[in-house]
Amino acid sequence: MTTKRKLQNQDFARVFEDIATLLQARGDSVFKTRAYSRAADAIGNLQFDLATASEEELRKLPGFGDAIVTKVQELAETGELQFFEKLKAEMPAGILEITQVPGVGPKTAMRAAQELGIDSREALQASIESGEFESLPRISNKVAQNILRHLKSRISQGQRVPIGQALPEAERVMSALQDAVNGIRNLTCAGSLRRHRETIGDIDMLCSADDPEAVMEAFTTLPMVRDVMSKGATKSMVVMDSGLQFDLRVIPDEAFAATLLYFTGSKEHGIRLRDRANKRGLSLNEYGAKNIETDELEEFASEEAIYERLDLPYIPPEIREDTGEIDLAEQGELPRLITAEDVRGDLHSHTDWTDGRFSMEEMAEAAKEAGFEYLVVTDHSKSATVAGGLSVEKLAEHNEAVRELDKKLSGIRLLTGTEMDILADGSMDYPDDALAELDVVLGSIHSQMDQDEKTMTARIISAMENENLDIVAHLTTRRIGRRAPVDLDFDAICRVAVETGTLLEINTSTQRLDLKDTHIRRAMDLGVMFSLGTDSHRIHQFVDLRYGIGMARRGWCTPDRVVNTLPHAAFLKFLSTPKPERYAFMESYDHKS
DNA sequence: GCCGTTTTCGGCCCGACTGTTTTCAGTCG
Repeated sequence: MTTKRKLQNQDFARVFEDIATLLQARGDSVFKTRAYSRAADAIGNLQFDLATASEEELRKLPGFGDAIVTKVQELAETGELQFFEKLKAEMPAGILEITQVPGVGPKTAMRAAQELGIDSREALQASIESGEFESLPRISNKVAQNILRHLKSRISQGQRVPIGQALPEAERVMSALQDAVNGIRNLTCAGSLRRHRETIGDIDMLCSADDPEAVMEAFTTLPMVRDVMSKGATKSMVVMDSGLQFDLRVIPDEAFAATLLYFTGSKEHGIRLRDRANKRGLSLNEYGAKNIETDELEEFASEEAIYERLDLPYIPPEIREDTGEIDLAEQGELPRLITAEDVRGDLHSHTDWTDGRFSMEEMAEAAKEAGFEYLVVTDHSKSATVAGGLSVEKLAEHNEAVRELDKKLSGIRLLTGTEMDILADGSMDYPDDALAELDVVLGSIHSQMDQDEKTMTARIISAMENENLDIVAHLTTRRIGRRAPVDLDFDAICRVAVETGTLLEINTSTQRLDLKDTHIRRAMDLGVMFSLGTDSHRIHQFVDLRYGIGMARRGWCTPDRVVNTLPHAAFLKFLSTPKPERYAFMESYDHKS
């Protein structure tokens, strides 16, 4: 028997976004459509499940009034929304499908459907190819061909790629652009990439230059460019051979800070800032702040200066999501977010003893090279048969090998460990006496991932209650875009983590990023402490720490809550502290020294 | 549809680009 799957937040967001599209197509008030659209955006940043939220929690959300709250409740309870179903039934079919094509908005889609009966991407393509599409008002051959190009290259809006793919790609493009043209300054990424979101829609790049047109020419003719969508004097859009869309703007030096702030977003954060500017008699735009009375433009040398003008301290890009950062900044209570420099050791790594690809020595050298002072070698446990998990005997040999190598190496210290399977019933994959031998025990879910929420939660809690289990690794087991997270009661697990002195891992592997930002933020509120682990299987993966740092910062994580910000000696002290007293140890530790 | 040191009605963030148009609609970020 299959049970109805609980709606995820993104399911709610999709429904509200679709409602906004349909209302817009129908010609409803732009303010009404914007209200639905804003609700959809807000849902993306929530730290709790909408499906199980109380009415009180819903009411507190900005932009959630009577209409939206009752719709959320109906969706959560029945899995359907009558209002939405009725709306879809009234409107021509295919509107939602063809508005996914870039250049086709709700208005165009509506006319195409009503006047030409276009109800799918295929019908749209056929209509353009036959020339019929150009009979619509305001649609010339040029417009039609532009849409056709997007259709053929199968580019869709809203298709996002993991940051682990987008960031290296952006760095390659920036490097190629630097090489291709002289006199380029301040080349940088803005948008969701700068905010370190886990997935990226398109990549916004900004720069200054003496000769903007030369930069535009160089950008649109880079070898990796597949398609030029638009090319202007100071702004161009292209699609790279990877399928990723890149926008580049050239900006005068004096407007750079304002533009960077503007295009870093988020949209919601920007709206709040402009609202704040208005109350100070200023109109904030991408060039600076215009005095509303005199029309005089005030320019800024840095983002810091703009925030200061709005009586705020600097707000880091990762938390510019309008989830309370502006109010807290106003009170001068923004936390000092963790940075990569704070992290001293890596607590999760694999070698060719199990499913890693490199020897213990190669991994240790690579970790040292990446700047770590210590490394825990955590190969798999015996039940992880596909990964070549170690038997109890092999584990003892593994420990010996780690200790031997630790004596031999300089510049990095090694610690023994395991990434041990938490078995289906919550029991350990090694006997307690074997676990007690190890410096660090990670516990992971690698099997039976389809257990229901109650069973899975009990399984993890049972494991956390074992005094030898130090850290729960990649709690939800999700793989971005490939495997959904397991069902679990996150709050309950956080509470037991605090009670038992168990750490939750922030796994920085680009395929996982688990915990994710909203989990971290919630866990921070509940008092949880963390470890950061790269889960490196190869020597080049230690640098993936930066993705986990991005997630941690997005979750408002501070260095005093992450155990591997401790220097080696203090970390050993932490490990020798009885598990129930470890949170207290972290709280009393002087993190400034 | 939401919201309130403009508070229960009347507003609602800001601008660029594109292409089609003689002043603007649509799309996008």
